[in-house]
Amino acid sequence: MVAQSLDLVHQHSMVSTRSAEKNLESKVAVANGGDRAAAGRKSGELKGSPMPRRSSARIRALQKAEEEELLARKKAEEVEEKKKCQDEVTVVKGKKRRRKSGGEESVVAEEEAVTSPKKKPAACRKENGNEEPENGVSLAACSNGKVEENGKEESGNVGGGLGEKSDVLKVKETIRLFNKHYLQLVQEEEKRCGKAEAERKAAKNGSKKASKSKKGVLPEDSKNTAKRPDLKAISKMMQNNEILYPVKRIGDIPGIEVGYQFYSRAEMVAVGFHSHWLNGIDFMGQSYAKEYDYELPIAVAIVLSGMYEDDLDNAEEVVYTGQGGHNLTGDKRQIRDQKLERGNLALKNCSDQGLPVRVVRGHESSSSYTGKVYTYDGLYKVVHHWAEKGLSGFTVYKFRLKRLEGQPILTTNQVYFTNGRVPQSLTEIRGLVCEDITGGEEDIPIPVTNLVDDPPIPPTGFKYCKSNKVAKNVKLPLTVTGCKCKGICNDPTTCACALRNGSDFPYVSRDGGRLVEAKDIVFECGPECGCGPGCVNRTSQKGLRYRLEVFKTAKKGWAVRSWDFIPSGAPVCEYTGILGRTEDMDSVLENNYIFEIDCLQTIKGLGGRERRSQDGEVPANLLDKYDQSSESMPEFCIDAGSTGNIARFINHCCEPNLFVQCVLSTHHDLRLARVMLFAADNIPPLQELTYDYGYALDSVLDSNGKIKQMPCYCGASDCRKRLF
DNA sequence: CCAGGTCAGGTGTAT
DNA sequence: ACACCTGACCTGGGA
Repeated sequence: MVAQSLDLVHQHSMVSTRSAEKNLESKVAVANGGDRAAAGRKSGELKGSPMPRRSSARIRALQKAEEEELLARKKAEEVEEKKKCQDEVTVVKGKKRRRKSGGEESVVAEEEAVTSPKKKPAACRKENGNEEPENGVSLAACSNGKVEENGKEESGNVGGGLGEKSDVLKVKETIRLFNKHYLQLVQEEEKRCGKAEAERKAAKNGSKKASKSKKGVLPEDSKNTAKRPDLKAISKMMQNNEILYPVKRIGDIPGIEVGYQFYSRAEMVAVGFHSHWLNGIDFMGQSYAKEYDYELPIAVAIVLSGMYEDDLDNAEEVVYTGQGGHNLTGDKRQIRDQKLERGNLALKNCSDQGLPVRVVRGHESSSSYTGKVYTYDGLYKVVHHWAEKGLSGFTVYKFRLKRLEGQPILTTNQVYFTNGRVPQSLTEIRGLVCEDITGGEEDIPIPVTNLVDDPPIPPTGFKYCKSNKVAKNVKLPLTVTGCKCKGICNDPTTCACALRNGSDFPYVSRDGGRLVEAKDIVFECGPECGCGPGCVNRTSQKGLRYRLEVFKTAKKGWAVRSWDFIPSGAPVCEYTGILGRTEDMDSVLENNYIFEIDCLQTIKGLGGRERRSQDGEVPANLLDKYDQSSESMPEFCIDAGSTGNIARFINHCCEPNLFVQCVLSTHHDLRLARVMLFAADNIPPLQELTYDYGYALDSVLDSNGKIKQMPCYCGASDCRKRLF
């Protein structure tokens, strides 16, 4: 019990004394108990205190984050929102809330119409947060986190005032939007290619085996390969007016701090940081003559990617080769003289007029889905320029750039981006206290490190279990019949499982399966399906894919990070434990590892989460079989207190990089859906993995009906300061 | 198997 | 009309 309560502490990111926390916890548990008693009496009518438990409220917070984002986007005046906070609190307590997805949802106009009456939480959060005193703390925590020991939070959000936070969030949202378009376009391409394949098969009628090898069919269809979904995604964003900063700017871009890492050139375009996905030099042409008095063109941003043979990079000082005369192929050769025009002229003008240029460095890196990372290294000034004969004997223009002073220090890490300090073997791991906490259950071992405690101790008091254990009084529904596909499912028009998902597979095959966007519910193929284990529609069933590590933090107890890059939409892990009845769980005081399966409530719009997909996505007959009582609150939950997997170590964060997704595969009972955690963003190695526990502020009441509060120390730049 | 080669791809800018 | 050079696939040489 003692060990367990120690474990508990980390889960809620608490910093104060343990005994205090423990007290708090028990009170909360009591509140839960009271609530449950009410429900147990014969629920349906939802009396007693409103639902304090974790999962039911989980995504509310995300919703708030998104709404805040929306708000910030539409209006700058957040301050006046404060007053409305009270109303929101009432709304929350009245338990009728809408949820926003784990971040995959776009911030589109129509969304606003739906949620606009409830845009207050943004301000609500601020007010409740009591910024002044706590902000300092969180900043400190934040920079601590940035020192990589705790896994860094987000390269771009180091310190900063209020306005800056929302800028960081804007950037984050824009990148998420980009990723969403990207995955949707990947899906389109995969579909198209699959169709082309099928047609070719049909054309060849009998000879199936021939079509299996790509070579045999290539000459016919050049469209066999996917076409730059990244470029398509930014085109789409331009059409939709979703580029964050569509007008070029001189100097820093709000929300992009020095050290910020882009994972592709297209991401820079999406943000408006660099408006070409191809050009090295982004400059303002004559069209900017009305706004600026400078001699145009002027350069605003350049990308150093080692493409030019004559480049020289000494970190603080760079010699950049102008554009032109390049043979445009992979061998990086100059084949012509460069001229003082376009980008070259723009850099010269910057030099003459003393204007700063944003510098981005491209690096080879395994920590990116493209194998490349682009780091913003700050503002530089062009101190000198000249023309000379380059290595290949042609005239090249050279620009000596010097980094402006007063900017964050360039670390070697940023200049020569490597995998951080990811250990290559067990012997390299510092503070190792357990080689594999899974005890061999998972395909990939999960080491545990502890550089905080003295002596270092591993986590105790639980048993690792990679899949759910079903409590005695819970009966899993019968296995449903599956699809008739053979081998792998690839035709969404015939695969029964795809049809349940709204006539599409929820996943793309790329990178071993990525969820295109957060959905109310994902139907995967199951044991009765005709397809094999390699089917993309079994993405969440394939076990761990990334090398995870449990590590001890100074303030938040245990935490989890990955040594590998995790692309957005990739499955990270399931949340497992004992699958039991919510009412039984509540009798276990102080158990803080309970995850309610609130999928049904979400879909019905009754719980804390907001709908993710459009109406009609979930087959109506699926919802019919549940009676009123099961709607009012989650009937089942997962208790990872004594038995669980890696997910039980993942901390809460108000600005998380994972989101929760319910998945059905063997049966179709929403109340017993599996709970999966997916990457909401592209996650670089060693960044702590977090998801939003989703308590709504002021939704937790103690036994006297008074609002309970618990501080949050996640350290995110827009932390709500309270877990509930 | 990996390194190097190949080529399509979309926008801004100048002609 | 064209420069811009990335990203992902393809190919061929080495292990």
